[in-house]
Amino acid sequence: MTSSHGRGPRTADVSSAVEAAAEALTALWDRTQRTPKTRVSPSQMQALAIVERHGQINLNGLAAELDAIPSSASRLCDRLQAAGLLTRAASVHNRREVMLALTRDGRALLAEVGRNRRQALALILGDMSPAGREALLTGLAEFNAAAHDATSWERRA
Amino acid sequence: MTSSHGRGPRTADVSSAVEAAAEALTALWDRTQRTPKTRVSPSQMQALAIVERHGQINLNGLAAELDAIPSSASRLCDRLQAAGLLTRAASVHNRREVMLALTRDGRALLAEVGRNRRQALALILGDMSPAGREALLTGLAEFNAAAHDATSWERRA
DNA sequence: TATTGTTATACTCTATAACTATA
DNA sequence: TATAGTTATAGAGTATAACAATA
Repeated sequence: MTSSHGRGPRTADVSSAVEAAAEALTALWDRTQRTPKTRVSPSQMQALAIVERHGQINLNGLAAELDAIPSSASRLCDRLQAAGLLTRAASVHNRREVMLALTRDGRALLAEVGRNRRQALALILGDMSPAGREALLTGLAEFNAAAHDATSWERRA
Repeated sequence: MTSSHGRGPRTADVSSAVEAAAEALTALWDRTQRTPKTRVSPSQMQALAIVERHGQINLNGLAAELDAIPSSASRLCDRLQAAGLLTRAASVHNRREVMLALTRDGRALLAEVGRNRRQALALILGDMSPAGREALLTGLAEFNAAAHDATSWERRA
């Protein structure tokens, strides 16, 4: 038992555990994102994921989500389009806007990466005890909520 | 209480929590790494961190740790050296080898980023309940151990 | 000859600035 | 004129291939 006389474990200990987890997760994400079939960069994968999440999104919207400027997003789309993973089409309502959509290959790629990621994660979680998984779920639920609050607080400032 | 009749929470639920945490951590890492003073890229920060961790390391060693090829590492070092964050010096024992070391500025930059990161993390952890922190520490300890095992298993394969 | 780095070249990512087309 | 994108240009990250220096 740690020193939990009312205030729980030392922040430094939890902090170290989170930093170690961050390192492991980064490695896992990188690894599972690198598919041998289609070679797409992390930026390209992120862009595809954003387009999938939004369904219909224009180029400026994508740039905002990427935290990049439109010209960078445009170049990314050039390559994704050339790779056959994404399409550009003028909006019917406003011919200035370019609506982005995934191709069948784009959707398949995202699905494959997601599958790899969940599999790799399941392998790790499967090596944990039921009590460990329970603790992880409980702890992460609170952590995610707190991280979300801290982030939205920063957005306001 | 979740459905823990002996086998703990559903893997999918834990998996989702881990994925959400990974997203939050990535955002936090990116944000705290971007210092307004010296503008260094994520790759450069990673290289500096590796050099600090190893104390004395040559260029091929750095490349291996970066999971990159020597020429890429050499180019990275060009820029870190130009920025005054790192020094190159021929090894006294083997004049082929180039030993890398951080400058005072390089060490200061790493320290600042680490400080920012721990502060941001402390803010989140401070918003959690003592029980939540306890659960997080317990869960992550097992998770990190399992992730470590899975990784070393892959290295063997 | 093998090892350690660097340089030449090329492609992606990103940004700034200038430009086109639409509203 | 304001907005949505694209293109020109440039610097950084990365890889392959060719090269130099040392062992």
